[in-house]
Amino acid sequence: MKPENQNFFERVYEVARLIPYGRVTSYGAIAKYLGAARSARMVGWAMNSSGKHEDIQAHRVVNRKGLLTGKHHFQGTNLMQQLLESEGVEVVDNQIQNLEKYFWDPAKEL
DNA sequence: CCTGTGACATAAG
DNA sequence: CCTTATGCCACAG
Repeated sequence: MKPENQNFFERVYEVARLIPYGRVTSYGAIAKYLGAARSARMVGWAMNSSGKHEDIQAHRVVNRKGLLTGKHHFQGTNLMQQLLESEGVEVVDNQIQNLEKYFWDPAKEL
């Protein structure tokens, strides 16, 4: 069979696309789902290359605290927050409120 | 092969 | 909760 997406990056992108509307997840959760729980940093780095993958919902991926750490990599300053709020996620000071309520764990849901 | 790097995570103080 | 330090690991050059 074809190697499909053995590339770590490709896997990250795929999971990112699977994030449901109005939900968020953490880099560590994705990394864990990919079998590389200690490669959470790679997940974020992979997103950095997501420029070729426009379908990726990078704004739904945050760090463990629910903090929009990657928002600095977005176009605007508050674009990421706007997108999340638009989906019904309460975001204050670049941090998601009631994170547990919106959190979506791929390893758990999938 | 070796070095640098990075949108994190965890531990320690 | 804060800051600081360390680990971690896949990829680029």
